[in-house]
Amino acid sequence: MAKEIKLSHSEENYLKEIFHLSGKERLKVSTNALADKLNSKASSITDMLKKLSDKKLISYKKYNGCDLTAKGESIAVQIIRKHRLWETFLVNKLSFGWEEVHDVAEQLEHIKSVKLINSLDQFLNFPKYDPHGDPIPDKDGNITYLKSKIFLSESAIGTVVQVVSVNEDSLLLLKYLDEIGLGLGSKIKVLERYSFDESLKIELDGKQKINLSKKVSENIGVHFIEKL
Amino acid sequence: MAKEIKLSHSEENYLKEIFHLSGKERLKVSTNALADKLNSKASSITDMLKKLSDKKLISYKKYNGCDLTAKGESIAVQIIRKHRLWETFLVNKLSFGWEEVHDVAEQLEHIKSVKLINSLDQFLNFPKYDPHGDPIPDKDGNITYLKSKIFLSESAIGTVVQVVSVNEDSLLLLKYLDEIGLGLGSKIKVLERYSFDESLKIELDGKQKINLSKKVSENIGVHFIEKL
DNA sequence: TTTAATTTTTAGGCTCACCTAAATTTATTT
DNA sequence: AAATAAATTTAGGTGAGCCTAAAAATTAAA
Repeated sequence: MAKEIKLSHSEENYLKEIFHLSGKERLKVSTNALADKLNSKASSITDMLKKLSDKKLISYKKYNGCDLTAKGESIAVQIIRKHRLWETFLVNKLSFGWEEVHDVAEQLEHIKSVKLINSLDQFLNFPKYDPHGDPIPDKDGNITYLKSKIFLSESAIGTVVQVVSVNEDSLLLLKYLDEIGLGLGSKIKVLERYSFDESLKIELDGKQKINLSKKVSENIGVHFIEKL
Repeated sequence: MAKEIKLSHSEENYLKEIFHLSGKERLKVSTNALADKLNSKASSITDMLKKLSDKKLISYKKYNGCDLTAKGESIAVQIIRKHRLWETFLVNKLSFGWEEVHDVAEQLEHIKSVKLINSLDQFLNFPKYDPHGDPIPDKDGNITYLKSKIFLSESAIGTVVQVVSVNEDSLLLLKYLDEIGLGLGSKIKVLERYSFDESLKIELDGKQKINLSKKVSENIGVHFIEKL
């Protein structure tokens, strides 16, 4: 049986953030990048990186960034699983809006009980994606990424795409998207890209034409649907 | 609107425990009693009592025990509300056994979100009692105690009583009760009390006759039903 | 390639929530 | 009421996880 590892909330948050920052390409994560995301100072990060390294959850060499070991990664993935299952619970069962769930899920993801999370998974009918379109890792940590997902910011002019995910990190972004009526499943025709600021002109669900800043469009995941 | 008060898990645990120990009679709670329940040393308790007193959550005079202020009590009750709602969720929705829920609920009770707990309450259909028969405080902190509840240990010989609550603190007790088939709603005929150790001979649901130690019988809440 | 800017680490401190050991107060016996 | 026991508090210390300020390593620019 798997060794029981008890980590603090803080340690778990580090692992999760390293996982996210290192991306699908499993790049090394820098101290400053972590400090940024975790809202703390670089010196604090260094402290914790040493500790996590001692525990063999990351590999870390001074001045050279860090990345997760197999053990660290599997823990990170379990935390992400919990986060996304709880978000799904909040939206599907307790009627939260997708913009309200992040903060609560950040707390719930640290609850320690394997039985709880697997029962919740079952209760929710083994959902594959969370309310923001992100994949939910299964019990064994397998993640089925949306294969052909790209960001709206990368979509070619003249194509029609469909929204499959939205970065959940920013409350303000989610509220804004709600306001303009853009959500998972929305169909977007990419009309024009202004090279000055890389903002986009789009047509949303065959109705309104709107402009989206780069900052917005690079947080929206889409699937290609058709060429105009 | 109510002032937002952010307490640590530890502070919340102290308030909750003071509430429980002080009982319906709102007695003063001693340092040692707290040390016992919270598995820490008396000196640690003193430290924390000072802090809670500074925050006006308890009243505390040296060498004289403590009790909750109105503010402290209302926070304690909200934590108990959360604890019991989560237990109800685990049993009713995720099919946990009543002996499995305590530890998980101890974690869940510290999740901070008013919206979450009120939505959960609604989702569960505003339950009045938790899986152990304890009353769930409502949104405003009102608790409707089971009026005529006494403990099995106090029941007169020759009466028939019905189980309405079981102390949830001990995993071993709950497992034992499961084993002998004693649960909420069980009907018990009190046959004899042995003065040597105050153990009881009972008849359970008109079937088996068993002996229960005082330690067991004083953790079982019952209603009087009829005189033999 | 030497200087300047940036990133990261070290050194030393802080608070929280705990601890042990010793001192003090209160309660109980005799 | 004095002596003893028990309960409680004080004093001083610990590790976790953060901080600031200064030093060191790396990277970028002149």
